[in-house]
Amino acid sequence: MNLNFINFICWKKVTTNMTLEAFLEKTFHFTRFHEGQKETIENLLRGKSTLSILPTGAGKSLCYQFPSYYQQTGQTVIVSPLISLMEDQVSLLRKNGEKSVVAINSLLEKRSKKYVMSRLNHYRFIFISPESLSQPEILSYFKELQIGLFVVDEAHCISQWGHDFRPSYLALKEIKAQLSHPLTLALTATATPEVKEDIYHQLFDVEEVAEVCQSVNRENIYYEVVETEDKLDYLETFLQDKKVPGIIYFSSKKEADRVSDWLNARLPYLVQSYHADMSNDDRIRIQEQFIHDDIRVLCATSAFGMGINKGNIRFVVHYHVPNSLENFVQESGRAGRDGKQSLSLVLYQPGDEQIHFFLQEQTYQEKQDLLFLENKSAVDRQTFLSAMTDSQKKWLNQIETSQEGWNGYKQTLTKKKRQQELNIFKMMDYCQTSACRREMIQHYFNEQSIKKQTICCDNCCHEQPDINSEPVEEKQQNNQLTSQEKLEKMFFLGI
DNA sequence: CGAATAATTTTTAGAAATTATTCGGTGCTCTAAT
Repeated sequence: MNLNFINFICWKKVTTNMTLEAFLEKTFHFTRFHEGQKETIENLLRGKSTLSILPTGAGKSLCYQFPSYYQQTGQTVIVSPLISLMEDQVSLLRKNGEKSVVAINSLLEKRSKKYVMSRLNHYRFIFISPESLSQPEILSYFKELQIGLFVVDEAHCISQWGHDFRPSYLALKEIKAQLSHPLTLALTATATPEVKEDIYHQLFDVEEVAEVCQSVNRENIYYEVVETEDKLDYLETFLQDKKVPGIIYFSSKKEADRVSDWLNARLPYLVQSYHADMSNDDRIRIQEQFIHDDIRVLCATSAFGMGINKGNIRFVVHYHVPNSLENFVQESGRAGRDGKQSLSLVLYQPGDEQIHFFLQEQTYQEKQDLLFLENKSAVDRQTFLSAMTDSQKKWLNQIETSQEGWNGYKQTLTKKKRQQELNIFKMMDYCQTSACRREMIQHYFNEQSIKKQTICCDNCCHEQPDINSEPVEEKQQNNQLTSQEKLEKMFFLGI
């Protein structure tokens, strides 16, 4: 018996007469929309694919949840870059009473996966990674669905990761075509003109697109750059009197560990490092303790941050410069989500940017080396497989399954290299400029700077704002610990 | 490319100075051996 047939849900267009606001109140219990939400939703309801650039914390998930309930035209597929993000969204939706939600990823056991796939048309919201969705077998199930909305969350990943780190992001174009070009929503917090171009090219090739764009300006963040010989010393002084949570970003895992240990031995509160070498369990635990103010300061690499929902992060320090202004804005923007005065500090030493040139050159070489296989037959390529790096295998696979093939690969190869170099130079400009840093960020994102702020950046006013006014509740046991007690405490927390 | 560490030499019997070496970011998924 075909169970699929019996359980098939008919996604018939049901439009309510209610105003959007009334529906928002009734279904989501919010009294008003955040900026950008309504516009995005209106576009989607009109059947127009949309790129929405909304600042973090502006409620991006409402943008795809709302249309699903308001106008039931089909299922919603959400492409998400991280398993942890998917799981967060799923549990949030379940908490709000939505039962037909699922995340398809490697956490799903083989048997449950089989079950889920067999009744895929039951789910209102389906979360999936680009890697899973690229698999022909999985995609074939999605072809049978009635997709009302295709969402790409954190869409800047297309531009940032698609070309080297996670080539599956480049497959989304083909995937959309195979799903008969569903209505699409791309969501991100930051997008430079170049990133937008990438998103348009990889996601919106054939359709008309609306754009909803909110300012990148974060009025409550003070921007500062300090050039110092002794970063550790400066950092210690800076942190000494801070009674508020913060993140320190590093461009190497070892450094993050080293400085974390060093600070822990000197500061009267818990500091912890966070990077990709840690087990998943540790990462989840540390994240939770940070969110609950058990750990006050995190020493992290770029692995930390995406999807983090903590309002009271008061400062973000960059111990090393990031590799682009865009990443800098993403990372520093994690400060002050609650709207209260916060601070971004970059500790810059000329030469710090070299690691990024190095890493960039390394991946470029690896990509360049792959061109050797361009004119080889498929059989010949197999013989070289063992000599290839994992990345190269992925790139080759992407080339072979994409319409654009080698030509597309070659075209973007040098273009991307040039772009990334410019990104690093732009970041150096930010560090070295004597003009307003806030204005520079806005211009970089193609925005007009609106008005001068009283609390702006170190080039506009020299007074560091007070970010200490709302100290986190002193946890008795964390206050003034000896290093021995600290070790015990950390052991207790399972770090 | 450059910072941190390891290894060697220099200087004088443990330690300082010089030179050589190593390492460097982001995540998904699947598979095979315990």
